[in-house]
Amino acid sequence: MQELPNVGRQVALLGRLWRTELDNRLRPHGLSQARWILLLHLSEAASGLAQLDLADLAGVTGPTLVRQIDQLEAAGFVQRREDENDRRVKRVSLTAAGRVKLEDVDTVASALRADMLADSDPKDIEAMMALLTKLTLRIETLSAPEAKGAA
Amino acid sequence: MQELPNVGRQVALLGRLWRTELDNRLRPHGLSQARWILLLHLSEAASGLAQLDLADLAGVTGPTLVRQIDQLEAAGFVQRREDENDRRVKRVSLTAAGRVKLEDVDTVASALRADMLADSDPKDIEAMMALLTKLTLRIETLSAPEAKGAA
DNA sequence: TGCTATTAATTAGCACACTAATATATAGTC
DNA sequence: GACTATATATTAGTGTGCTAATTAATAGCA
Repeated sequence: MQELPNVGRQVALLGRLWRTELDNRLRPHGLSQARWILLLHLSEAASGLAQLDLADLAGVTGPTLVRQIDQLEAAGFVQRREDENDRRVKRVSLTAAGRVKLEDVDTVASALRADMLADSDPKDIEAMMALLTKLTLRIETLSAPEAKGAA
Repeated sequence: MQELPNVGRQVALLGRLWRTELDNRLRPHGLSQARWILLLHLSEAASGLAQLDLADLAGVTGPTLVRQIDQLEAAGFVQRREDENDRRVKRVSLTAAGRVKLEDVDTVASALRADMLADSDPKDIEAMMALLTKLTLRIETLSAPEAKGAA
């Protein structure tokens, strides 16, 4: 027994602080962390994304995504189009206005990132990111609907 | 310009996954991550804590704490007592039932921790914790009401 | 003493995450 | 083709964070 540190708690706390701070900085721009991250993923996607694919990228559930897209669509930053081949799926993509907005706001997120990481060693940061990513994958498998293999 | 990694996003994501998983595991016990962490801090405190002090320890705001304490009090796990010297403050402390409950669920939180960290190097984990703590302090100063010194 | 500022707890209201349940469409199988 | 599975988006409802505003008590100072 080696007394593992309470990593989860520290991560959850920092994540919340980061989110709150970014929300505060984005508020004057009419965005939030949750909606900004969606615009970001959409801008990186080649073409329109199915909603569940976007939810996966952003790490949220379907229902959570639906309402964010509702708001982004109402604000004119994204649009929903019906998929031609599968009438269940709707493809979401950035509008021109959304693209402009994203560029506008990009500096805000970058500034916070720079503020937060200012006096930390890039090598340490990289090492932390690697472990964070590993733990993320691990906990995703923990909570995933257990694969067919068992039982 | 060195392309800083999006640490905040990764941290926020992992924190959310950890919280959700722990909530799921605690649910059968009638607790949540938010309420468990409060019991934990109360158990570590020598005597009753003022609510704002407890909020600080848990990293939440006053209003957030109030409702959690309401629920914990209703469940019989904690009690509020009026401070003798300052009639504004209420001191919160664990009840006997709360102490029992905390011991009961302690294994749940530990198990998740072990599951998550199972195949990671303790040295890497320690290094990550150190940096996470550093970044937490840093972002707290960023969002803190700026000290009187300036202006 | 009386006025102002601060502090602790609370209430009100909002944002965003989750799970569970529903409607519609597709896929697989007899 | 009809029946059952599964998949996508959605709605409904809950939990837990936040900020802003309110109430009551204390502290500091003229």
